[in-house]
Amino acid sequence: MSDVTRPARPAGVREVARLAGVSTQTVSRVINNYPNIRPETRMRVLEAMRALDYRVNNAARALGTASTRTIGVIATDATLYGPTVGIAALAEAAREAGLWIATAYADASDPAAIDGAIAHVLAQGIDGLVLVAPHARMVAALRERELGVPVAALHADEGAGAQHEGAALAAAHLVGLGHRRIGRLGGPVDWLEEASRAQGAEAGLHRAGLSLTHEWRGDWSARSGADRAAEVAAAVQAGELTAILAANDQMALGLMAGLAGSGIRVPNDLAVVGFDDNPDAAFYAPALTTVRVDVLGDARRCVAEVTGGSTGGLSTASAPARLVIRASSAPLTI
Amino acid sequence: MSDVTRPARPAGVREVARLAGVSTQTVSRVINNYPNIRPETRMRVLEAMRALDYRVNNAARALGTASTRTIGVIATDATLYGPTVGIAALAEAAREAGLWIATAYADASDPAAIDGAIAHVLAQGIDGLVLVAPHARMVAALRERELGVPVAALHADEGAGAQHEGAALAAAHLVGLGHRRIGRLGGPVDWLEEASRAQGAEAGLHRAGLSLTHEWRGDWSARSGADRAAEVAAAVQAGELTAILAANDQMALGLMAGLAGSGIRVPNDLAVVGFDDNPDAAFYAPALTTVRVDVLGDARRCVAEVTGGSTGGLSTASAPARLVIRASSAPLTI
DNA sequence: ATCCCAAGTGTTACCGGTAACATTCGGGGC
DNA sequence: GCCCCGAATGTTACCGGTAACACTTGGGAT
Repeated sequence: MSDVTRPARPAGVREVARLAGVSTQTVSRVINNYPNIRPETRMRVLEAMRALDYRVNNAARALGTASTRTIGVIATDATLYGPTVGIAALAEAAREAGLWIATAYADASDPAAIDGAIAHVLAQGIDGLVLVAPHARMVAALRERELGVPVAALHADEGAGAQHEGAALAAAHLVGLGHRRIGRLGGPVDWLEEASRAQGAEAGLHRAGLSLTHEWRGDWSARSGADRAAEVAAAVQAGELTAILAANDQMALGLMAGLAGSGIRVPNDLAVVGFDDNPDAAFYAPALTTVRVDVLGDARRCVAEVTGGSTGGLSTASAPARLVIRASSAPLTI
Repeated sequence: MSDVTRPARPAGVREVARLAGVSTQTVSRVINNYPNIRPETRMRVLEAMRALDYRVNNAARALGTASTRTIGVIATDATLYGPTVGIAALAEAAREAGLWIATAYADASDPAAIDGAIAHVLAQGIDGLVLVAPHARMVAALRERELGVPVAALHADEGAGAQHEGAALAAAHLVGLGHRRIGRLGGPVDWLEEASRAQGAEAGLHRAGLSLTHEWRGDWSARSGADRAAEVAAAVQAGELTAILAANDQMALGLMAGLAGSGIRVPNDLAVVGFDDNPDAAFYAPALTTVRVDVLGDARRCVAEVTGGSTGGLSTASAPARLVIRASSAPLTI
């Protein structure tokens, strides 16, 4: 009667157990690679699993074990290059540690969306939570609320770490080229990455007895860089500025595009240094000098942090930030 | 003894029910917004939930209902612009439909990783599966394997649809500018998007009685575009080529960067059109003429497709592809 | 007054794994 | 031969929601 192409609920441990002639517990042991299973029994179970196209049901497993081997990732603004790379790096770092990530996207400016995203990942029964590209406020708010899981933030090495170091490196590079009037095109003030990069830049200049002559602010987008071009051009023409540190490559791109119309030549009239080493940066015109940081290293550290430091032997040391010198930065021409 | 800051397992429906003086079923009804609950009862339950910081456990819910209101997303190559935007659009489309996405990243060239990713999202108890930026092979393989859930692919509108239409639009634009010797810089042949864009370009030219004079192939990256620059320059210098359609903006960027060294001027000697309308494209030098497609619309259609078309009244009609004309394309100069 | 019905609420079993504990069995030491 | 032990496997209850069904109640229709 009703057996017309039965929808056939997927097979569970019980079906597998029956087919293999063992108990469900034994099936469970095979699934989880427990010792003390006779090889022959293991084989029979594996065969039954294959025959029934068995797949574990994570929901059931999570219910029993209270662990999902998954870490939640909350990302704000998934269309920017930085966050995107961060998510990919976290996914890779998690994979290395035998974990998965559950990502929720939320507009950083919408508290309700953020709450929803957090509720969502928490409802998954995650073992830890990592924030990508977060606002300083957000991290604080989350750390304070007792969520019951460890919380970490990617690139949140305030005052030190790879981002800070990289920005200092970029500043030192410009100083080494003879520049003394150096400005900065920063990202949104409330982003942790911006804080690290800003502090790093200041620190790098400070070591040479300098400080920033100008500071502009963008929103990470190329457009926001272009929007500052007129002001930057004016400063250059006034002889007040010979080099600029952009907080990311895309703003540097926009800035250079905006400058092209105003007769300012990069790098002759203005040296430009970006940040991120976006894969496109080598093909900007001129090719952009920029800073590459070890995002994967940072991601590994975050994963280790939220999983209680059990890195399984994996090193969580980040490679040092590296300056990638291209055509957009040149020695000061008198 | 052992009550030193008890770890305190999170509260469940039972605790909430006890505190509110109702049954667990009533709590469940409140959680799921069922009708026929006295407002006062609802309030009591909500208050208890708040007091206990209650959070639903999706694992338990999924176990009972066999539905997670989550769709799985398998993404290959999460660092490219196209896939990234696709994932973000799917997340948004899912959100609109009251769903979430579970994303798994896998290297497209590693079958084991793909299998793992699929197993992972299936283990989550997803209601549907969407592939982003997939190879044609992969979609076929997945459709054929009976996974028990509907499968869709973003941008898989082979032979028609927005991608096809957009590419045709770009071709028509070049033809309209007087170009007759038009080449193409394509993406990897086995990508569905490449197929759509390639077919669209051919179709657009065909309508004018033309066909491609050259076809180069890249891997979507700017570098791969730059790597073809020498050959493209030779074709231009030989008078065999006056315009080129790039399969994405980043390859167009690389191509233009590579051409800069060989004395070919864009758009005077060669008109270049990209695809995607990457937010950076307006700031390339020269600003890139490109095609914008409604990725969100496509994402909505995928979500509707895998959830049985129940769009909840949301239209799944995509906005038509749009040509964005900038400085990289100019009329043919005799 | 009686019946009926819908609104509002409670009871019970179950989803599919797994932890904890129980059990069987074969062999080595005495 | 007896005891003990570890290897291999089975039994049972439970994780936290929810579907299915049962049950009260109060008021309107008759």
